[in-house]
Amino acid sequence: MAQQWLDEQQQRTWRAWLTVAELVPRVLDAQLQRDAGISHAAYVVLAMLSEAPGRSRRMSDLARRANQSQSRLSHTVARLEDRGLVRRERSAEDGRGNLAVLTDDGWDVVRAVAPGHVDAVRAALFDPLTEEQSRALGEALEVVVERLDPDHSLRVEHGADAAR
Amino acid sequence: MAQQWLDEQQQRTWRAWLTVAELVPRVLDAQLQRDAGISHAAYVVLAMLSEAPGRSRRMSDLARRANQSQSRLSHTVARLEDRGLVRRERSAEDGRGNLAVLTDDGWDVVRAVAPGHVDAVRAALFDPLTEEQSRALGEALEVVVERLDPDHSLRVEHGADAAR
DNA sequence: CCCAATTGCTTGAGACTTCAACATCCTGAG
DNA sequence: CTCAGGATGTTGAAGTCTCAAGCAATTGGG
Repeated sequence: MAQQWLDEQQQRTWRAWLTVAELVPRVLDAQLQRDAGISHAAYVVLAMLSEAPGRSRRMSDLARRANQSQSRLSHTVARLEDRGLVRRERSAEDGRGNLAVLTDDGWDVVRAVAPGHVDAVRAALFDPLTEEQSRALGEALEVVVERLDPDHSLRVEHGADAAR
Repeated sequence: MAQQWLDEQQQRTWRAWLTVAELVPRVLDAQLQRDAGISHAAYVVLAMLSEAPGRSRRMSDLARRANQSQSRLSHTVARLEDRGLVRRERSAEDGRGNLAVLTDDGWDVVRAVAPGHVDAVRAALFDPLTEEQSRALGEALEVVVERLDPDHSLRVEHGADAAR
């Protein structure tokens, strides 16, 4: 509860945060939509798969890494599956589990669009910053992540059902 | 287009950004939804109106300040109007213009929910940071804003139709 | 004065996200 | 072995955002 309001400096930071948090996704979505017809959330999923062993991951693992709820990921993957970029397989070890697998078409899309995406990220976020500012930004963000998600579990749903 | 990839430090910063950009809105939306049944985007609109002279602003002005496209703001205000928190008036000087006006009910909602919202913002973003980190974060974000939106006009639609 | 271009805003459709309910499979206590 | 409870995913509906199209008012060049 502490003090009631933000101080002057915090207010400026907060407004800048709101603006950047609104603008950056817009810029990236626009680039990805134009170049590959996919959303940023979908791109992150494809990118995570492209880095994974066997180009595949369990849905829950993928959801955690892509910062998406399981439900959202399920829909996202369903759309990617419709477009033939991803395929789903039931897990062998655990019959509940589902594996998302990047198809060859999906791989091609990632390869084709990644460089432009990286350029867009750099242009939007890193180019304006000095080395020192970039480092400081990273440090601050990592501290915040640590607070918001202490055990790096990002359990989005079913999470902490204490009060009820 | 310069180097192809992000360096090690930039990658970490970028991943932290993605996580924070996903988690912070989730936390704030949850708090506002619970306490007032409104989204964060809607809260920002109400807050902007509550600070405005006459508790009212032109739609386009409001859209700019709330970092929303005109279309999105139009939908947002329509929903707020349905709930009786905002009222719309045609502008006197410019017959095209529309004025969004905060109603008494809307004012009450802002008053009631603002303290808890500020607490949530502080808890999520500022509490984990030292004074110095907070200042550095603000500086970095402001530099990025300056790049993304040089003339502070945030013209979201009709924007820069050079390439076509 | 006149109308074509521009500005301000709204609308509807489609894409995406959230939320709650559900189905399925696994695990472990008895 | 059995079944209750937990874990993993999916689904459908409702809410929200984006995009393109459209309407109404204003402006400026002829």
